[in-house]
Amino acid sequence: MATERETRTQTDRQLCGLVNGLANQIEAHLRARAATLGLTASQGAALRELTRPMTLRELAGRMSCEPSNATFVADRLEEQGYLERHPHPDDRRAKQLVLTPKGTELRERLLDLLSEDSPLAPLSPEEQDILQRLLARALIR
Amino acid sequence: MATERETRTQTDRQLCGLVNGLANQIEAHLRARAATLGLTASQGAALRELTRPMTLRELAGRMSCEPSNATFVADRLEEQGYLERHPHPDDRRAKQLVLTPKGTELRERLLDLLSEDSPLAPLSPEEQDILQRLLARALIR
DNA sequence: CTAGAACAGTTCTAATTGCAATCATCCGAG
DNA sequence: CTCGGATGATTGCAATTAGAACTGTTCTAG
Repeated sequence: MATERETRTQTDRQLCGLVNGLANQIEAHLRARAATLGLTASQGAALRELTRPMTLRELAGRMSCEPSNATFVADRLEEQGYLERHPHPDDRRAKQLVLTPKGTELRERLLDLLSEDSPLAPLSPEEQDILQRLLARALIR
Repeated sequence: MATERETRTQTDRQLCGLVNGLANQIEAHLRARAATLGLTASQGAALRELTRPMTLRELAGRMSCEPSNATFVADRLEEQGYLERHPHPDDRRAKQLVLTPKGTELRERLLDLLSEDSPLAPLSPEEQDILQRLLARALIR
C-alpha cells in the first residue's frame, strides 16, 4: 500500500513527463514547419522570438540557450540575409539584431505555418486559458 | 485592431512559451539533482525512466531521443555498474536493460531528490490534477 | 519454406549545444 | 576622475545529440 507521499511524488513524475511530452511535440512541430522554409529548429525559434529588434543576450534568454549559441544561430540567419547586426544606440558593447524586410516576410510565413495544426489545438479556448493560468502560476517561484 | 484569428495565434504562441519554460525548469531541476549523484542530466533521465527492465528502444522513446543516444547513455551507466545488458527472453535482436542493485539504490536516491522542491510544487494537488487532465487531452491526438 | 521488408542495436560522422576564456564597454564606489 | 567589478558579444573547445550506414534477427507475403 502506497503512502500519501509516495503517490504524490508519483503523480509529480507523471506530470513532469506530460509537460516534457508536450514540449517535445511543440518542438517537433516547430522543426517540421521551419524545415519547409529551409530553416533549422533553432533558426525557426530565433525568428519566432524576434518580435522586435533585440540584443543577442535577450534573444538567448528567450530561446533558453547560451549566448554563444545565439551568436551561432544569428550568424546563420545573417548569412542568409534575414537579419543584420546594428550597433546598439545606448550601449556600444551590445548589438541590436534587426530583421531585414526579407527576414520579416519569412517570419510572417513561419508564424502562419506555426498557427496551423498547433499541438494545443485539441484544447478549447477556455481550456487553453486555464492551462495558461496554471503554467504561469507554476513558473512564478 | 487584431482579428480573432490573430489573437488566438498569439495566445497559442504564448502558451507554447510557457510549456517550454516549464519543461526547461524541469530539465534544470533534473540536471542539478543528478549532478549531486555524479550523473549527467541524460543519465539521470535514463535512470528515472527505468521503472522496470526494458529494451533500449523503449528507453529511447521514454527519453525522447534517438536510439544511438540511448546506447551512449546506457554505456556510461553500464561502465559505472548501474545497469546490465541482458539478452531479451523473446527476441534475440533486443537487449534488456536491467538495473543492478547498486543502480536500483541510486535510482531511489535520485527519485527522492527529484521529489524535493519540484518545479510543480507551487501548484496545489487539485491544480496538478487539472493540469494533468489538460495535458493528457492535448497529447492524445 | 523462403525471399524481402521491417526492426533492434551499434558504430561512425556531422551538427548542435554548453562552458570557459577573452576583449571591449559600462557602471558604481570612493 | 578612475579603478575594479560586472556585462555583452565572440571565440575555441569539449560534450552531447541526431542521422545515416551496417549487422544480425524477426516477421510476413506468397
